[in-house]
Amino acid sequence: MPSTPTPPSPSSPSRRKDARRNQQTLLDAAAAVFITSGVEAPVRDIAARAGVGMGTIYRHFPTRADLIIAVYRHQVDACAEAGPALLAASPTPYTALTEWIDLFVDFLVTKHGLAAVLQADNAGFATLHTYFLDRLLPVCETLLTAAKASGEIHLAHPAHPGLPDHPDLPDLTAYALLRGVGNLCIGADSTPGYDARRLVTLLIAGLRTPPT
Amino acid sequence: MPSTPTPPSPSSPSRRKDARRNQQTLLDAAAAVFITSGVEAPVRDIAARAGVGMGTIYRHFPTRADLIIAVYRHQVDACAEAGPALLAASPTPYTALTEWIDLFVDFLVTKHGLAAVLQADNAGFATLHTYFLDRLLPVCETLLTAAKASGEIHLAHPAHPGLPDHPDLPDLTAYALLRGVGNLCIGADSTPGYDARRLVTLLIAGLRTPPT
Amino acid sequence: MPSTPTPPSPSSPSRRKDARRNQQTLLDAAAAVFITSGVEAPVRDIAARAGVGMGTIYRHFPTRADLIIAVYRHQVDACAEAGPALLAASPTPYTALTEWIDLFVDFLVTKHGLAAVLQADNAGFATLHTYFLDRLLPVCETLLTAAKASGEIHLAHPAHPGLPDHPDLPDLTAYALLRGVGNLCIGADSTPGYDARRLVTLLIAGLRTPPT
Amino acid sequence: MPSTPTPPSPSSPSRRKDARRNQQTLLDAAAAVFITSGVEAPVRDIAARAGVGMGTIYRHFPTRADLIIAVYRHQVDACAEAGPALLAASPTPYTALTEWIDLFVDFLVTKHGLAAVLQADNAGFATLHTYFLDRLLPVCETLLTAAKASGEIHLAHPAHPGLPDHPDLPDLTAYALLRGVGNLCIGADSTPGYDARRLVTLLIAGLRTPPT
DNA sequence: AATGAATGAGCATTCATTCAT
DNA sequence: AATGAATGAATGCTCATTCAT
Repeated sequence: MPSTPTPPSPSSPSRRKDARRNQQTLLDAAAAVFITSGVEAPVRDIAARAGVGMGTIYRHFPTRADLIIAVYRHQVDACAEAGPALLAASPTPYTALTEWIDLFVDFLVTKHGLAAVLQADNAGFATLHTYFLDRLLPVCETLLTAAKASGEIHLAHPAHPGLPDHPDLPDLTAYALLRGVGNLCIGADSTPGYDARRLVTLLIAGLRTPPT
Repeated sequence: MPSTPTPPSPSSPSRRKDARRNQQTLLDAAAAVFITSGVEAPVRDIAARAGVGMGTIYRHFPTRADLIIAVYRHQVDACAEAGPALLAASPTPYTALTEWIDLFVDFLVTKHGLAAVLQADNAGFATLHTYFLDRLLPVCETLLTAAKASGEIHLAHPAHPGLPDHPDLPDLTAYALLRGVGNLCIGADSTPGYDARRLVTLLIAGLRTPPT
Repeated sequence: MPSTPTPPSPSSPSRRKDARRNQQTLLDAAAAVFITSGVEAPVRDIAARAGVGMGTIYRHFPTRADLIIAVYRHQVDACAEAGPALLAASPTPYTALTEWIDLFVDFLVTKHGLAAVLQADNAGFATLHTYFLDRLLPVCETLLTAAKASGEIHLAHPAHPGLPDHPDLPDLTAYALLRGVGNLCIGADSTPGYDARRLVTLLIAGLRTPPT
Repeated sequence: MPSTPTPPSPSSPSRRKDARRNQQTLLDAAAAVFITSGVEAPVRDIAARAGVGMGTIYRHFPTRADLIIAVYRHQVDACAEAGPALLAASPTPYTALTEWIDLFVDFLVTKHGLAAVLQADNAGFATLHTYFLDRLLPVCETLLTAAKASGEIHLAHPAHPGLPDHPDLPDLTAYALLRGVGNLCIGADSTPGYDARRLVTLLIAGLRTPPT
């Protein structure tokens, strides 16, 4: 059921200039409301904030996921594009990985409730989920592979290093890692005393230890 | 609206034995429904399953959090008590820590939706949150301290190891660690391809690496 | 998805007397609103008229169809039960059929919009549709069969009597007849100059003519 | 809100030939959508199908009824004109009546949802209603009168033939008959097991029976 | 003239929570 | 003490219709 209408791009040269302006108003309002009330804020609230009718939101963004994507698209894209750049510029692949994950955390931690919604199995957010994966999974995979190739990290850690039976476990997938990092970011902005970034660092550091 | 009535304890020697039985029926029903529909299942469903009215549930457990706590109290307690035991029995504090965390993960992963609700900033779950922390935080602290004392782990990892300014960062708190582990468990039962335990292992492994 | 809760019967001796009274209030209000605004009136209106919350209606009648059925059950039942009685009391089966159909028309014509909704393929009214058919179809079949057996009517009329090829057409079904009568009643109460009953009489009279 | 602008006639020699073409495009699109989604299809769908804006439709056809009329005008006219022709060509007036009714049924049955909308007391369709009546009522009247004059049918059937008081009932009006036939056609295309034409035949056959 | 963006009333539906019985 | 009926706020979503561009 997702987005039959044209995928709205605030920068696309649509015919009406007021529509473009409106589009932007919408994105701004949504961004603001997302910060206050999280990405699950009622459509009505966003519409009110933007000073438009609800229908307008539905017109531009048939699904809540579409709206969220539109709001954060630039930042997700920037994050995705930073991957190769970091790989090229960093002294080692592992450093690049570290810094890229840090970028990802930066992004998630500042978006109230986004991390939480990314892991929800809620069908309505399927598009959002897909978008994130489509953009970031390949990047993460590349970095992971490079870091593994350079010998800096290991991806075959068993879940129970102590147990006797823990041989050839398949490599940790980029998906699992991204998901883990995402999970670690849940509630990061609203939980005093919880530093998601630090834990993520630890998680990545864990990749350095040789499999037991 | 926080629980004014006496926190109900199914094991307390209350006056009437049929009341205790009723209480137990409630807990059994709730446990069953939690498995099926998660801990956020409608009150009505739980009441129906128990064969009682909703009012009865509210009488015994004014808050959903109270109910959840009651349902899992034994297991949380067991987990808490396992801490010192493991510390005494394990070859090294780090091993104890590892195993204890594993116990915690075991617990969370098998409780549909519990991990998700633990991190929710939802006010209604404050009691639940508090209970977990009250019971598990001291244990985790002990294990962490012991493992640090034995020199097996480091707790002063900076969030940004690469950056020049990362000296005397305060030790990672038990709270942050517990929260992180909890977060990693979110969606573990409903997300194919996501192995929470493995990531937790990695996280703990990260503690072994010396601070950069 | 229809009616998981107990099929509400206003006369059933449910525990609470106020609930029974309320149930009746609901039925009265619904009946009144149905007359004014038709059976598709907004749930809110009915609730307002009854002086209760909308939830109360949903509790008693999960589906609009359930409500309609409850409102008219007695009358439908009466109509169904009249069939055999008429057959026994009338001089000939055809007379019985005529009178029974008349009863059916009586019923439909006085229920604003009911006839229209009966033919709607709207999924939400499936229960209603089924209820009518379950109750009335057998009765109609009996009467039809009896009248055919008595030689008073013919059920094998072709649609196009003039056309050369119109031999052994299957008998007109009770379903088709009931549906036709129902259709004829659509708008009967709101269309001045339209006398549904008279047309129904004509339709039934048509059964008397021998197949061409 | 009834159509203030000139009732658009696609065949009128309007100034610009492209405007006429546009008009036709609209009608074609509407016809197509009516078949798919019925005559109550969303305006937007029709506009989309025609490749024009919704405003254009509203400009040409202020009311949905206007659009429907325009779409089916030719066919309604053809039906109306067939009346006298049949009367002239058929062996008897009754035959003509039968065949004409058949034409009318043909028309309605193939127009998804049109029959249903014709009887709706919905104010918005008043124009449509009027148009049908204006065109077809005189024709029907002529046929009815002729068939009555020829002695083939009777129009003074009482609604309750059995009752003792059923003498000088006014003749059945052409309006009532047309309405009845229209009603019988409701749902004809979407109801398996319901043969509208057969019932209409029966209804007309009923006119042959002498008044009781 | 055409466009299609914006509007917002209107409706269904769910559930936590209260409280009369 | 238990029951479960009642409440109604909250929210999503659809379209007919208007009107600025």
